[in-house]
Amino acid sequence: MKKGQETKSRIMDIAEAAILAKGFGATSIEEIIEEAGITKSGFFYHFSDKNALAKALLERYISIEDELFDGLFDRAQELHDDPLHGFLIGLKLLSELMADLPNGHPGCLIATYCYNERLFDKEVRELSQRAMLSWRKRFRKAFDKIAEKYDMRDDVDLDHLADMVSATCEGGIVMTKTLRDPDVLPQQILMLRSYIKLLFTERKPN
Amino acid sequence: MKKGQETKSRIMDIAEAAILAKGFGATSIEEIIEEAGITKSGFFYHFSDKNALAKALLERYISIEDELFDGLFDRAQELHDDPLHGFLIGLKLLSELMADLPNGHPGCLIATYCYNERLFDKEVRELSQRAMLSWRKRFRKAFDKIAEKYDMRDDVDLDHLADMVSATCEGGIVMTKTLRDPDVLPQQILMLRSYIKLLFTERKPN
DNA sequence: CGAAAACCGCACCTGCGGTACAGTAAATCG
DNA sequence: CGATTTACTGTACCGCAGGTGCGGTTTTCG
Repeated sequence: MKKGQETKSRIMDIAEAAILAKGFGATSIEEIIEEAGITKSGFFYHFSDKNALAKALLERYISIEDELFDGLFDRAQELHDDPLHGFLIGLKLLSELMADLPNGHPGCLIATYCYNERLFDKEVRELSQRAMLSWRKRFRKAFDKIAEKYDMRDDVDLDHLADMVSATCEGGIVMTKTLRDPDVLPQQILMLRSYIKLLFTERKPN
Repeated sequence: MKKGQETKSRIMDIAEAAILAKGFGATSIEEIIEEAGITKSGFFYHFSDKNALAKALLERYISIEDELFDGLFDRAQELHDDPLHGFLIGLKLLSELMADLPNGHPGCLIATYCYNERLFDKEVRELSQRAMLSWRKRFRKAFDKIAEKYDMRDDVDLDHLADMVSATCEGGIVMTKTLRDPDVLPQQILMLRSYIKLLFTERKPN
């Protein structure tokens, strides 16, 4: 009852690394099973087809990412009472985390799937969509708290600002991968931080 | 000497649309030739293999994108003498252009290739890299001009700021495609615009 | 010990990328 | 106009990957 899950997650580890490194289409089942030391039958015992593997990977990826964001920004808020400064610390921590990845961020599974759309079924696409919307909601909540206390120098929609966090990460990852420069993603996160720092300003007494 | 080029570019049109819609791996040569009304032999007469098609598509994509940026920001600068306000107008125009795309931005070929890495050879990857670097250079030049005249509220690296333009577009495209919401990309471009507006401020006399 | 769970082995089918090569229609140029 | 490229068509074939089917075997756990 346990060895099965172990093998399954080993397959998923190998598959995720391969898919992020060279794309979904370029990752063959054969090379996965070879590295995992199992047979084709063994693979299809765990996953009905390649799409099922993709879905399992995405679900795991999203939950790990959620936990990461939760932990990071929760810890940041503990370091500073103020919602704005807490969030800024969170972004700093995020940037440092990304900078510590030895070969740069390996890639975002959601973006991988987004650029391989029709290889997947409706379920996988809706999963991606829901994850993006949940991130919007998450950061929107943080910005709502900040906006309660601070004035804004520019009248921007807080949903768009929340999306900017995801967009910055996604854009930074694409650039980091394309340029083969691990620094770009952390830099871009700090640029976002700079914007948020400038955008919110002490409330003026009226 | 002309009909050949015509067929070739028709193949490329069909291929580009298909690749952006469903990824490179999911786009078969067979469906391309079917839609183009030619045979497999005809396809391989124009392109030695799938990688050659990818390379040709990328080259065309980059040059079109370059022309687009050139035209757009040149025109914007004509509308306003000031480098900052000219650039802000350029971003506004870019946002409007993206908003006018009926089904949202179809996707960036460079990002597509970045998430399908090993499907392509070194040449294609270097082409992507050079394009990204040229965009950095392009926007860096614009920001240099702005920085000559304006103070900055936050001391950020102008290369990172230049990269932010590309990153915003890439991130916005990923989000627009994932959420199936054409508005996200133009919104994110306007967020970038808001940042640049806040970042640069009238030079104080010393 | 016995029954699931977790595989292995093998055969086989399909579709796709790609090759090879001979033949042909159409455009172009002297 | 005639000859030569250019731009294809048609056919046959190869190898690989995804995927199916199913019978057999080992491992694990209650």
